[in-house]
Amino acid sequence: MPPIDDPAAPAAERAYRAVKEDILTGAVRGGSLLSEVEVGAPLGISRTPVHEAFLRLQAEGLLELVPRRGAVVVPVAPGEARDVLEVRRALESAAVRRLVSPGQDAARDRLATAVVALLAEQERLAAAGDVAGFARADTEFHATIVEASGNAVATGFYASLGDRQRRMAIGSIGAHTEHLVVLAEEHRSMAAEVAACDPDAFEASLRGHLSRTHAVLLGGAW
Amino acid sequence: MPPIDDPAAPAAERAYRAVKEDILTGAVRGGSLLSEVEVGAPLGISRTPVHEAFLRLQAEGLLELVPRRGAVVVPVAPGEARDVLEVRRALESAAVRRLVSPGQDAARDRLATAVVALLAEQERLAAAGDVAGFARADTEFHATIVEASGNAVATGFYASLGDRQRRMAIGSIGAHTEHLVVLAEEHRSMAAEVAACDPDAFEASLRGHLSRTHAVLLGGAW
DNA sequence: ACGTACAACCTTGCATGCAAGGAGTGCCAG
DNA sequence: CTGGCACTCCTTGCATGCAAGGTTGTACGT
Repeated sequence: MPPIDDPAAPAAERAYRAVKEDILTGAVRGGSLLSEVEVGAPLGISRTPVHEAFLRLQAEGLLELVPRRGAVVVPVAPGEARDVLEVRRALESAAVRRLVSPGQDAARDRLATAVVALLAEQERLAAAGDVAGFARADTEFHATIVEASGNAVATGFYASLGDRQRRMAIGSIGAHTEHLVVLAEEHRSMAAEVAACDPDAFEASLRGHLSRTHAVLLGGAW
Repeated sequence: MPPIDDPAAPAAERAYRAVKEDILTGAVRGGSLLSEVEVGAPLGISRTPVHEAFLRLQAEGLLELVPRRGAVVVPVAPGEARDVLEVRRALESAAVRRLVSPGQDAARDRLATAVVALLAEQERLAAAGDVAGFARADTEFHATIVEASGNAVATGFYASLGDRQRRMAIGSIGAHTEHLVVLAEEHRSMAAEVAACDPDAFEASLRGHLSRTHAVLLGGAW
């Protein structure tokens, strides 16, 4: 996670991070119309780097640039949560299937080592009822699995999904803290299933786990 | 597929398409260093829109901008073909699993209607031995399945995979034309498996089919 | 009162100017 | 002949100027 406000970063990068942060945290609503000068002025940068930032965000699907009007923040689509969850499940299952394939013992070992610290951290956050912190740790846990598979394409896609999901979680933080420990336990189980080379069990666990994570962190029904 | 040379398109868009085309077709090699003026001059546009095009291509993973040096065309990574195939399989399987889920009859019907023309076209191209044309039709066939699922996130990712795959196919066009009819037959089988709501059969077919497609269109071993 | 036309403003798209930072080259000393 | 150094050129990063297009508000006519 890059620092949001890094004075040493180039102006275009600062504009990109600032606008993205505003969109992901919900500081600007879907449908809002952003102007380049309006964004650049508070940052003390001119229109050019802001324009470049808008282009990057358009490529990520967060903005839509309408010529000579401005940039509209694309609203989260109605079924987007389902879409994201479905793709997450597909990518993560595929990652585990590669991890349990022959010759991936080293990658599996590295993953097993990495998750030890992550699981401990999660259980701490769950016990403390830190929903926002747990959400971050949850994202990191799942991303670590995909990264461990060594599939660079999948890893890149998965990072983009994390952004989208973060955006969907707006306003639903703070509820159901009592369920966090359950999610943490499920993480531990799934890590064990990877270590045991049981992709079917992992996929079955993942299916329910993602639904429950969605319910707790994104405000759906348990 | 947008027209590559559209004089009415804005300069930034023209630069984007031109450079992307050059990268995807292999006109510029991986590792090449592109300069903004060098790209803009033949198109009669200045550095600014070219710079914007570079940023978009960097977001897509096709370029890497190194400050005050230029833009290097990122070479295709060693295991990229495998990575792309794996993600394609994951996304496409997930799409079919949604398509066969309850309440998706209308989407399945639309897909069935759409593939009729695609299959006929493919068989024509296969018979004619038009490898490049078949490659396009193949991409469209698979993309149509993902689109039919209605998962916008997956559809976007899948389009990006098509670009990457197109790039990997450089230089391998023209071989094994006799196998095209087999690939076309497999498409027909897989379409039938979707219509029959048999996702397991589809996934099994897809696994072998993608490997064979890779072999024929991308120059791997059959 | 309502519809229409005009005009002013605000927006981006692009070109250009300026400055900063490396990389490569040529020269000089040993 | 070789190693080190300074210089020059080429590159991008960003600001700004200008023009084109769209939207909105207003005033006028009916």
